Amino acid sequence: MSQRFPTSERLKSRREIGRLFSPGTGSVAAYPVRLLYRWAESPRGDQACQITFVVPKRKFKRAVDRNLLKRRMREAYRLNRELLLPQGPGGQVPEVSAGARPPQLILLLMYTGKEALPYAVIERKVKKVLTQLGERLAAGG
RNA sequence: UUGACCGUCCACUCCACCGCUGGUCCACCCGAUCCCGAUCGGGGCGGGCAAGAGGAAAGUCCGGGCAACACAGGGCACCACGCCGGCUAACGGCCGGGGUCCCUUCCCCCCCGGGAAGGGGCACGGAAAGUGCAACAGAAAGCAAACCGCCCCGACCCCGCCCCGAUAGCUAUCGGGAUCGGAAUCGGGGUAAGGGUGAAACCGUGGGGUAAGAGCCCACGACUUCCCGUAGUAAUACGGGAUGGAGGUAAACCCCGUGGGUUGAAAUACCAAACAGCGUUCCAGCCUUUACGGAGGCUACGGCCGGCCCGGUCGGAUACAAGGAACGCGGGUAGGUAGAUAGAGCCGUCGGGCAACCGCCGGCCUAGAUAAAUGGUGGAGCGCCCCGUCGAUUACCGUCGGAGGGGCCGACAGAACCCGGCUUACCGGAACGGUCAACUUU
RNA sequence: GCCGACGUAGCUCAGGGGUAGAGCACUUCCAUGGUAAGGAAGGGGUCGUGAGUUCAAAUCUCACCGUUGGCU
Repeated sequence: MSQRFPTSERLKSRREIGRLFSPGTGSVAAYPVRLLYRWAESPRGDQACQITFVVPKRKFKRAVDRNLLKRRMREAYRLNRELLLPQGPGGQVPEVSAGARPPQLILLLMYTGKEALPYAVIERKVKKVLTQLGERLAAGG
């Protein structure tokens, strides 16, 4: 599948991001990352999935460090999306019945570690998290 | 030549693949308009092209632009700034000059004191407008006062000297007297030299003067304020004259001068789904008749009976009512657009200026994101650190050089409306210019 | 992005130019058969860091560092 990662697959609504931090959100964690997921309330675009990346300012005070970690997480997601979306980002999320409006999955990938880890470690953990979420959705979660 | 400092420039480099952001060109899809292939618009996707973080993007400490609101003028209050001149859009910034303090070196033989050169610091208006403050120590902390001391006067008493008288033999003792000298105590006064505290004690040295002393007077020197002259745009410096005796603190209140309206892009302007609200219109058609306003009928349809259908009944293009659709309205949410990237812009030649900087001409377009774009992987090189090894040198430590291995080694750090500064962080490198020092050669 | 506030003993806070304090906590002693309460004594401080003003700075000024609050 394509390894492109256009802006339309990024989660940009402040409202949806805020909802991700309220009750009812599922999460999968593998240190040093944690993946929050939820169904979108008002989907934007026709992508099956939108994602955003978060690094807390409390743990990384320099903007350079936060940018670097977000880039590493974003790169890991870009290269390993098919673990979660085997049919590609434009298709349907598996095991979801087709309604009038297909539901949209919104994701938030948070960096919970205290130190900046190299890309290889982050990619391994992101793979793990995406695999777990894919299994959970396939089981009807 | 070497070293130190300052200014200027750079901010690991290259290749391949996969990606990101805005722009532009091409192709396809979608929508609108004219109308049957064109125009316009926006979006998606694919491809091509060139571009894509900083010197501090940081802290948000100053100054502006820009925007909204407020505003007749003036004053008070509050805040900021403060040697002089210049630069600038402006500044608390920069440049040049002055003053002052500190450091280094040298000189006046040494000390003291002073001078010269170089470097560095300075929120450097006013303490002679007023109010306040100064712990402890000290006599006293601010304009005069007086603890010790010094000096004068008085009282009291003692001693010495002197005189007289008495007693014992001139000497000695006792009594009396009083000028003088001395000592202690008390009282009154003068003094500000000395004490010795303190961060700080009323100009320093010498002389005169005096009861003792004192800028009380004089000489020299230092200083304050004012005036004059010379140099300078000025701050100021030098010289002369007058004036005096005046401590510190204004990053204490304050006085003087200058400046400041307030709030900040989350400012502001525009477009505008959905839901809800309000308003208007419509919710068929057909037949007959007509004075063209209507009237009657059929049907669609609706209400009621009924679990539902059939059926019955009522109403019938209008209705008790409810709903729907279209259009419009205001507010303006989600969202979007502008603000927002061509500017106090950058580069270069020349010219002006000691410089900051300015001017002419020529050339260039150089990030515009919005949960927020520069990343990932692989390879090569460069630099740094560590490891052991080989060689050169050396008495050793070590230094230099070669090949090799290993480094979650590659400074500080990420634009968020834009500029000018300041401050703070920082591995290093390039070559040029300047200043200073040392050495060598001529 | 913008605008404020705060930093003093282990904790909570006073002190706003003149020898760093209070309450709680801690240590020792008294008292009790013992503990708590009570009483007495004591220890404990780079006053966030660095400069500057001043004779003198926790205090005034400036610059940094950290914590925290507000504005959509």
